[in-house]
Amino acid sequence: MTETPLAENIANQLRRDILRGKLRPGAPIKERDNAAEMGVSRTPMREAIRILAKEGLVNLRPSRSPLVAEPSLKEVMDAIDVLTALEVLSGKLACRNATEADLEDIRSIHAHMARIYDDADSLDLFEVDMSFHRAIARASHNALLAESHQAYLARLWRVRYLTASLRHNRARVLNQHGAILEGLHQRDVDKVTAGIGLQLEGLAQSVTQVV
Amino acid sequence: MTETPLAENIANQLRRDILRGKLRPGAPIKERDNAAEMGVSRTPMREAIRILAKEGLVNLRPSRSPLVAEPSLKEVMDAIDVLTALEVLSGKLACRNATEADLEDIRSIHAHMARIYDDADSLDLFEVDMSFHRAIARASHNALLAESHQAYLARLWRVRYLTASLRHNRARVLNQHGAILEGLHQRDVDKVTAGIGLQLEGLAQSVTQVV
DNA sequence: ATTTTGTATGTTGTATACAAAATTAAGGGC
DNA sequence: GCCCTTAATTTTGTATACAACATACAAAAT
Repeated sequence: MTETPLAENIANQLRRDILRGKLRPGAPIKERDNAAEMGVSRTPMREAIRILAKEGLVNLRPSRSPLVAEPSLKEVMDAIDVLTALEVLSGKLACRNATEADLEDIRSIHAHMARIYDDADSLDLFEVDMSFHRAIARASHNALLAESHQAYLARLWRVRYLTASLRHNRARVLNQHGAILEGLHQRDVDKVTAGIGLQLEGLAQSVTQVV
Repeated sequence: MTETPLAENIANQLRRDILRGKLRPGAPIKERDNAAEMGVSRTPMREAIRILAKEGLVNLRPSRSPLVAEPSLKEVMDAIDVLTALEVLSGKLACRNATEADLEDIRSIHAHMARIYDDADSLDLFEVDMSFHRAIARASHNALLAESHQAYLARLWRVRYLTASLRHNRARVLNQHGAILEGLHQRDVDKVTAGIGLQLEGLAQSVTQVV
């Protein structure tokens, strides 16, 4: 999993540029230009692009410039299906394996989110929401699962970001987080998985409105 | 997803070498040596190694030689958990989305396996078994799911290969394939997911014996 | 006018050269 | 003999140079 640091940094930068919309979906990423712009050579830039390609944020075409991915509605829905399966599994395993420290971690994220939820800008709130879900995946104590889960979260970053600005979703999300947290505390698998399912169903619904 | 052809070829070659045991788990992969051996330069070899790293067959360490992965028992079990979730989802979706052609495809693979199952060598049989499961994932008509599923299958290739030689497993596997196929035909989600669950439980059990 | 082909340009693919880091080996002190 | 320090070697990280391929445009032929 560890990568060479420079390529990793470039990948992080590129990822931000893509997700924040500086690089638009469908736009070509020219190695030389982008490398020059960041003051590095093509080699690490190539590696960075490959990293993002594996994450699904970039599409590679042989001998042609890679393109920023523009997922179709179906692709987004498909990704949500997979993410749901992964997160439900996370929830199940977390009920079994989560330590008290894990729960405390999740709880504090939830508290933080509740504290800022009505006046934070959507980006900040969104970051916190992401970390809540990642914390659950971590609490499964299955590193592979956490990694795959995170990959799908990243893939859905952009649509999630777009839907996060739908203000009426906020209260619902927060309530569901509370229910999930409660379920984890009681080690109640059904409650947790139900909460996760509902939440991602909500995401799917929001997506159809935004796209 | 498309990669530059040379790197892809090298990755395929390397993957075979790893899975067949020519490159032992824990062994370092030196870019220069391996590249020279295959008659290519370091650059595409590096890319190939990165590809395998994303598949989990190779572990990258900054500024040190990459190592052929040697997954612990826990890691294998974790991977099986995730694979199960992905394959169960595949089964569910396949019940809904599989076309008649998809089912025919799966059926013919099953028939082929039944035909060769008592005298084929374990490697051939194993390849067929893999393709059966991949066909189910494809029948879900969720490309991302199929891709992730395949990635986890690849990650488990080696242990699966080792357990495939346990001859007493063969009949059980074949029967379960039959049950899954029947369930798909009847669009019976419970039957399919139960079959898949059983099968992968069996794998988990075999693994504990082999490792 | 349309299609085809040739050429020019730009971009990726591969190889190699150089720099930095890590490993190994050697040497000196205890 | 053992350990620490240090030099030599090996190996990866990065940059750059060159080759192959693709695209765009222009000119010529149908």
